[in-house]
Amino acid sequence: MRISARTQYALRAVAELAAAPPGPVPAERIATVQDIPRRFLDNILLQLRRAGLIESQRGPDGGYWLARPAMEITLADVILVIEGVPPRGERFPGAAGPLADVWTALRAFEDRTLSEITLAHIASGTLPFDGMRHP
Amino acid sequence: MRISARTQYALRAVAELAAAPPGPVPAERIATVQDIPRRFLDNILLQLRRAGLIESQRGPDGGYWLARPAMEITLADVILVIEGVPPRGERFPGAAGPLADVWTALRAFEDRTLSEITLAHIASGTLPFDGMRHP
DNA sequence: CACTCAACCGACTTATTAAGTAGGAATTAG
DNA sequence: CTAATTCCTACTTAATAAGTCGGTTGAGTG
Repeated sequence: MRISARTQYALRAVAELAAAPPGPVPAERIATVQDIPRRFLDNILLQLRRAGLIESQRGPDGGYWLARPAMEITLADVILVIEGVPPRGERFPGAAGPLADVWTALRAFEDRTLSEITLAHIASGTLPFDGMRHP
Repeated sequence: MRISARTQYALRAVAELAAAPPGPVPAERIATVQDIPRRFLDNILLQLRRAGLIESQRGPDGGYWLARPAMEITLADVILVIEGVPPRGERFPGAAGPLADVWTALRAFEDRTLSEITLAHIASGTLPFDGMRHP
């Protein structure tokens, strides 16, 4: 479950947008409250906007806001934009073959979980699980 | 679910040991069948031995073998040796707080799964799950 | 219009980690 | 003694991540 700083920042930024009252939020504010290097954040927000996840407005009282309701944006959506498609699982020779199935299963679970949790869940602090059962 | 080449190699190497008949397996053979750079493998096997996961013997007919029965070595054991303790989850400011809980939950599931699967499972190709249910 | 605020943009630099290599010394069997 | 094989530290190179720079463009305000 390795997660890059860039991805973390992206998630924290959109979480902030999800929690903010309607209207543009300037990058400066996000950078301050989430303690993210300003220039780096610019960069990330740009990527999110190009992907259509957020929208923006320039000038005084400009800023960023979510392109869709927070309930309709999942963590997986954000991660996909930042990290791109995950590398395909390979096959292993000899006795190691079944290892691939383990990675596949773990990744599937992870994907499913991240696709269920929305920005609304994060912003409201009510996650859609109470614990985790095992297969 | 990022997994380094080093860790993959380590797992594949011990899987090979688990599948081999009793007795020492030379690094050269593991490197060949698993297609792992020889010198790099040496390095990794050394680390595994120091951690007490495998044992070794030098000289002609020397090689490596598992220090315990394959049924008693989990994937988590191997990964822990190679990657060390995972970084502690931080807390996030503002609206992003609950994100930490998501990572924690995902990591917990991953840990539990990797602690259930042993080298015997891998070597025999019979994994202890049939699919994965969700919380 | 002039001014200011804030997003926009690509390229660039630096830091960190991962991956792999080198050159031998030590041990064991025959 | 010789050959096989592990053992060990340190080094080099490659890749990726993290963060920076210098400016441009557009929107609102007096």
